[in-house]
Amino acid sequence: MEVKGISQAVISRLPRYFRYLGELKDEGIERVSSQELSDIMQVTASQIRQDLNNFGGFGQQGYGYNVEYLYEEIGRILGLDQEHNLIIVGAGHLGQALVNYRDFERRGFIFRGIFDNNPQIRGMQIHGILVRPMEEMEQFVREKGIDIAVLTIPKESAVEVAEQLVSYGIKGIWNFAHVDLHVPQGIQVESVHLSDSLMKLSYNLSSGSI
Amino acid sequence: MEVKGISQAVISRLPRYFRYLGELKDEGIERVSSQELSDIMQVTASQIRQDLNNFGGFGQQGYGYNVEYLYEEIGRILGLDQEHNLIIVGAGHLGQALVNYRDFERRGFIFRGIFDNNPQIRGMQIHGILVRPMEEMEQFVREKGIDIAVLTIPKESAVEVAEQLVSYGIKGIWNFAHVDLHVPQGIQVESVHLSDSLMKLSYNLSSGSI
DNA sequence: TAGATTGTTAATCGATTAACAATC
DNA sequence: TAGATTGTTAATCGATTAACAATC
Repeated sequence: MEVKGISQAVISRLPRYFRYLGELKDEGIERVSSQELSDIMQVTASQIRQDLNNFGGFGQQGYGYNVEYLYEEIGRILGLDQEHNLIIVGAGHLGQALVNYRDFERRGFIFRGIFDNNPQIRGMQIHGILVRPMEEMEQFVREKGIDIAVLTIPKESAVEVAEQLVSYGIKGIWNFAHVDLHVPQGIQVESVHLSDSLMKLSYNLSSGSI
Repeated sequence: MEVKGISQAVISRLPRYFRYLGELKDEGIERVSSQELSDIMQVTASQIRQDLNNFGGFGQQGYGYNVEYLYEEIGRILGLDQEHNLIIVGAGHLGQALVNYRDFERRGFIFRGIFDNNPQIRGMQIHGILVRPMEEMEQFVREKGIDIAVLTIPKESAVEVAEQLVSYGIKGIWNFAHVDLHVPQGIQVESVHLSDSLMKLSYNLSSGSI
C-alpha cells in the first residue's frame, strides 16, 4: 500500500476524486468510466486513469470503475481509514470554525483539545471541548497521542510553537499562520495561506478582465 | 501592465515573493540578489529571475533587485494597489474569522457587508459591520459596487448563491464551500477547500513516514 | 464473440533549471 | 575596468495527453 514517489500534483487531485466519487455513491450510481468522470470533473480521462494507476489497478476493462470500491480505496490511500488525534492551537474564530466543522470528524480527524493563552476564553468550551492554557500542551500531546496540530495563531508565535509541538512528538502540522514553517525530516506541514489565495484572486481579477 | 498568458504556477508564487520581500523591507534591507532570495526562500535563483521576467525587468545587472521597488511592483501586479469591495456571505465562525483578519484591509480588500439568513445573528455587528438578511444582498451589491463575494456558506446553497451573485454583477468569488463552482467567462473563482488540504496532510502522514 | 474500457507505453507539452551573453 | 548579477536562450526534466494493446 505504501507507494513511493507520487508527485504532489497527483496527491492534490485525490481529494477531488474522492469528493466526486462520494457524490456519485450518494446518488446510488454503481459504476463509472474514466470518460464519464472526465465529463463531470473537467479533467482528461487519461489523467484520471494515469493518476489512479499510480496506486493500483482499480478498474476493469470493458466495465470501468466500481464507484463504491474506488471511493473506499481512495479514502484508504488518503489515510482516512485511520483515526487522527488533533489539537487546535489558537482558539480564535478560525480555530473555532474548524472545531465546529463536522465533516472532519466524519473523516477520522478527531479534535481532542484546544489551547489558547488568552485568559478570557480559557476554561470556555467550544463544541464541547475545553480551552486549555498552553502550559498544559506538552503533557496533553504526549498523553493523548496527538499526531496533528492545527496552528491558528498569529505568525509571530507560530514558528516557536511549531518547534515545541515537534519536540512533543507531533507528526503533522496544519498551518494557518502566514509564515513558512521549517520542520525536521519526517514531520509534515500543510499550510493554508489565506492571503496568498486572496491575492491570487486579485491578480486574476485585474488581468483576467482585459 | 496587462501581461498575457502567465501560468497559474507563476502566479501562485507571487504572493510568496511578496511576503518575503515585505519582510526584507521591514528589516530595512535595500537590495537583494536572486541568489540571496533563493537561499532564503528555498527556490532556485533561476526560477525567481524567470518568474519576475514574465512581468518586466525589475532588476539591474551587477546589483540585483531593489527590495522596496520590487515589493511595490509585485504588489501592483497582484492588484493590491486597487481597492476591492467585498461582502461575506455566511456569518458563521469562518466568515467572522475572515472579517476580523486585519491584514486583508491593509492590502485593499475592504469588507463592506455581511449577509446571513440566520435570524439569530441578523442585526448583529461583526467587526463593526451589520449582518444583513440575504434579501438585501442584490441591492447592496449593485449600489455599493461590490466586486468580490466571500462564500462561507454550506455547499448545499453555494452553487445557487454564486449564480445569484454573478447575476448581481460580482466579478470574483472567494469560495470556501466544499463544492466546485462553475461561473461564466470573465468571472474569477478562487476556492479554498479546507478538507482537501487536510486530506493531503493525512496522505503525507501515512506515506511519508515509511 | 464483439464492444467497451482499462492499464500502460509513447509522444507532446509545459515548467524548471542551467548556462551565458549582456550590462550595470 | 573588473566583478557581479541580471535577462534570456537553450537544455532538461516532469507532467499531461494520446494511442493502443490487453482484457474483461
